[in-house]
Amino acid sequence: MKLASWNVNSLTIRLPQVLTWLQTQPVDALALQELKLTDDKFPHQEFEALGYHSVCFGQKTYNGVAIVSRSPLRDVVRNIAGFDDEQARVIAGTMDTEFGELRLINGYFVNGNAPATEKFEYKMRWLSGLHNWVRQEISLHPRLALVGDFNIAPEDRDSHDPEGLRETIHHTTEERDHFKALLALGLQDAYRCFEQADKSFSWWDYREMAFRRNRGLRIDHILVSAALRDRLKACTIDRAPRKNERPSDHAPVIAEF
DNA sequence: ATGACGGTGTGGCACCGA
Repeated sequence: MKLASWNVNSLTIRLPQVLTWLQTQPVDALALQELKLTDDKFPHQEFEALGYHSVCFGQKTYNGVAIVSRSPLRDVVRNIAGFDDEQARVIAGTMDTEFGELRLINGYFVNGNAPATEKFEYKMRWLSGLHNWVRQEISLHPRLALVGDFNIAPEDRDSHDPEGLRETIHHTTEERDHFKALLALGLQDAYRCFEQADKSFSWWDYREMAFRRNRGLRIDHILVSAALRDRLKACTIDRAPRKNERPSDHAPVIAEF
């Protein structure tokens, strides 16, 4: 069973790439972020033609998340329960797998702009709200995965320039403490459950040939509960779509169980 | 370096992302 997460930076622009990718990487579930479209524009039929169900939580221009899956999702929740949010950033659902029910939470975490800004404060509140809700979700669903664009580089090795970018956005102690707090709920960073190459990243700036120079960040993550960790066989980042013409700035992360 | 690139919505640019 394969599960993937991909920030596509506009599904309108990226749909052909996503469909092509699904045919070469036929994952069982794909969590998408930054759709930048409203629910009425979501291409359910195109995914259905490839044998996928889909649930969407979109909004105009910014944000927007969806889950595309081989088996239909039930108990779908949009946004964080108990946290009032104007922005469409979370969609969760339960799916059947060969090893039983899996609760999948897909998030497009707040960017936060820069420390000591209003957006950063929103990011901190959002992360606290997520933490409180995920704690409840884990108690209800032993097999749980929290995936998405976290907009946090958890450790120095997850950044191309940890010294130069110290305490800047994605690298602050506050953000990393929030990430650790999520792990403390009983989740593990699937990517770090395996030996990985140095300078493994999931996002590269469009500017200054950052991808070619591998100046990136690892900010897209798949966190798994203990029961799922027992089933986890591999976790990889697929850099191939970042080499496409007009790519997303993010690459998909894939976990195999 | 108030930069760069790319998407959206709008409108001849501004805003946002990371």
